[in-house]
Amino acid sequence: MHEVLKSHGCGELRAEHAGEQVTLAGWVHRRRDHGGLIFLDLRDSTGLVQVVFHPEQEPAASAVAAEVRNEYVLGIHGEVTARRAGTENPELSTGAIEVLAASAEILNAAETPPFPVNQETNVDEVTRLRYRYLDLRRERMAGNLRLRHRVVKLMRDFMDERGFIEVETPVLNLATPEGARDYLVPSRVHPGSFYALPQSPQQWKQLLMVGGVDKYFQIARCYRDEDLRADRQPEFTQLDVEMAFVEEEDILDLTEDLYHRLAEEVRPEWTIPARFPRFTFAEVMERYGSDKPDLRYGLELHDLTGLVRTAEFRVFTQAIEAGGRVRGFAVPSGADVGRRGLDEYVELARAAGASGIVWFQFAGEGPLDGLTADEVKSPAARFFTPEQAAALGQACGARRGDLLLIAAGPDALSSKVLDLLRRTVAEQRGLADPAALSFLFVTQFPAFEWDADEEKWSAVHHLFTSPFTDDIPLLERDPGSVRSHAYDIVCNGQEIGSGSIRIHSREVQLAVLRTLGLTLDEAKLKFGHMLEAFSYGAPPHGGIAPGIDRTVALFAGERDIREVIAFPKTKSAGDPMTGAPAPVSERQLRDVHIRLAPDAEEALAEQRAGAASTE
RNA sequence: GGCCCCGUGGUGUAGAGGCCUAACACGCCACCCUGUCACGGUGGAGACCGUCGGUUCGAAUCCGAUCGGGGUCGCCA
Repeated sequence: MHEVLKSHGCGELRAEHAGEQVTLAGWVHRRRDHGGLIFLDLRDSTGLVQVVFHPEQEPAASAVAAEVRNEYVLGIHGEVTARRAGTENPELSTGAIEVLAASAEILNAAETPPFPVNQETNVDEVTRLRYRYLDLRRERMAGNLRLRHRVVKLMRDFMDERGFIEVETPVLNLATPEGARDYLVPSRVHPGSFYALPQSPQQWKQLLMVGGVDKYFQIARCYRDEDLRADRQPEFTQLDVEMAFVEEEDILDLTEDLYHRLAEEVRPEWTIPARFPRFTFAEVMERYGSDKPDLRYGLELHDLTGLVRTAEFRVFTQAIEAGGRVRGFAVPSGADVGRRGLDEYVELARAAGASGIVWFQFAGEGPLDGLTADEVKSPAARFFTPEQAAALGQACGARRGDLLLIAAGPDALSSKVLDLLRRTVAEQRGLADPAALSFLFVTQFPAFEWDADEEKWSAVHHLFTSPFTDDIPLLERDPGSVRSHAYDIVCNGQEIGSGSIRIHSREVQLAVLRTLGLTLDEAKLKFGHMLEAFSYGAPPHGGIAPGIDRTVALFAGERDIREVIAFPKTKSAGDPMTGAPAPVSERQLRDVHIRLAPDAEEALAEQRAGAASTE
């Protein structure tokens, strides 16, 4: 015999339901016992509703309510009534009504939860992860999961409307030599051989293009065995997109349309650029020192090399003689930063590898004209006349009352340092509007970068990325200056996704592989299937892969993608709830032809000893 | 892998060598309270301060190691 457990969602009830008999079920959010009269807030996925128990009218139900504790699972039956005048709760969507309980049944008792489920207090993240199922009941996570669902649904709908079809690709793959470290899966059937989990479905989607699926997408799980960050998990999800017969602009336009749609539907009250600005890699590096600049604030970088070339200041002149430049930016109203704050900036720069930074503070207010010596504060003040100092400030757009931060050295270093300072200053001063989505595209990434450790060229994006046609002759002579049709979508200082136009010619692909130091034989061994596929009529194609975790975090206003993932892992890639990863039995190892190395055995022995001593 | 930060009752914090046989709030337990909605009142239980070792007459407080967590750089085609 099956009774109906629910006729409505708790959060769905409104004044119009008054008079209806309803059956509700959910968790006890909070209980208020007035010594007879009991109020319960009952919670399910739809929200909260207040249930009232009158001991005189329904003694049996009231007895159940008296017994109940927070997080008990409770079913009730009763009548929806308008609240008596003056007791409505405008804070609650169901606050105009309440349910008079006629009967109640404890569907399941619950232990006192290890942290409050009914309030948004800060709880240690490990504890939250250990009891993630409880954390998911809380407002923040419940809301984030729903938002994530909406975003993913909108993505699917959007792609479908544009004629894309979703195709699944294998999770067990051939390991690839380039790129991130693979997660490996040993083969039982093929002793000594391994599958690799996909870092992305890159090769599959290109093969789909050759296969005539000219508009493909997939909500794809990707795996990379690298160190984690707030915006990096060992497994993450991408909206993987690829299309044939397109050029770079087509992909960028599509991506821009998608994000406009998402923002419109999910965060209509936030600001988003009507057109996403497009910068070349060289341009953003020059203006922001970063390939993923946060455009919600200014603090743009300026080249001061010409102004300081003749100064007596060795720190600058030596850097210039060594082929470097002097660059800096102005912090509006930064003259208020005290000695400690300035020292902190210098420390940051040192930690980033620079020998330091030079700062100038300008006293007063208004333009810098007629600056006097005692209005300039700087450790390098004696090397510059007030006029020279003012010129530096003006070059950065500074006024009196501002601070100037200047770094000297090779571009790579000064970019890194100034980017770090720019982000730090913006963070400290709250310059970024939390209700703004400052999207932009970065294009024309270099195709290759020199890997000093391996002493070889490596692909900046990946080795299927199409070089600029004009730059193909440079593949042999000067790989470092080859531009590629690779692009990123960036928002609020984060790389949201990247993509490229791919190589569809076997010859160009072979040339790129050569640049990367792969012989024809090696290339055939590792990418033979790709080269072969390209020889059967590969269409011109390209794609992009926006990160879904980062996208949802952005729309959720979360800075950590763990907050938008139901069951994320810790920084050490572990799961505090299940205990994964964990040792497996000898038998399981034997099945897959694996024997542990001495250091692994040692680590396990120590782990066991540690576990024993704490018991 | 480098550097930095954190680790005190169930939760969040206070405590910065003896005043701590550890304090506060929430939670929990009991009793009281019939219109609350972070209900209210009274009383109570609950941590030896992540772990190990050291300094000291004396350590939650200092030092070292270790474990766990986080941030950041490297790394992340």
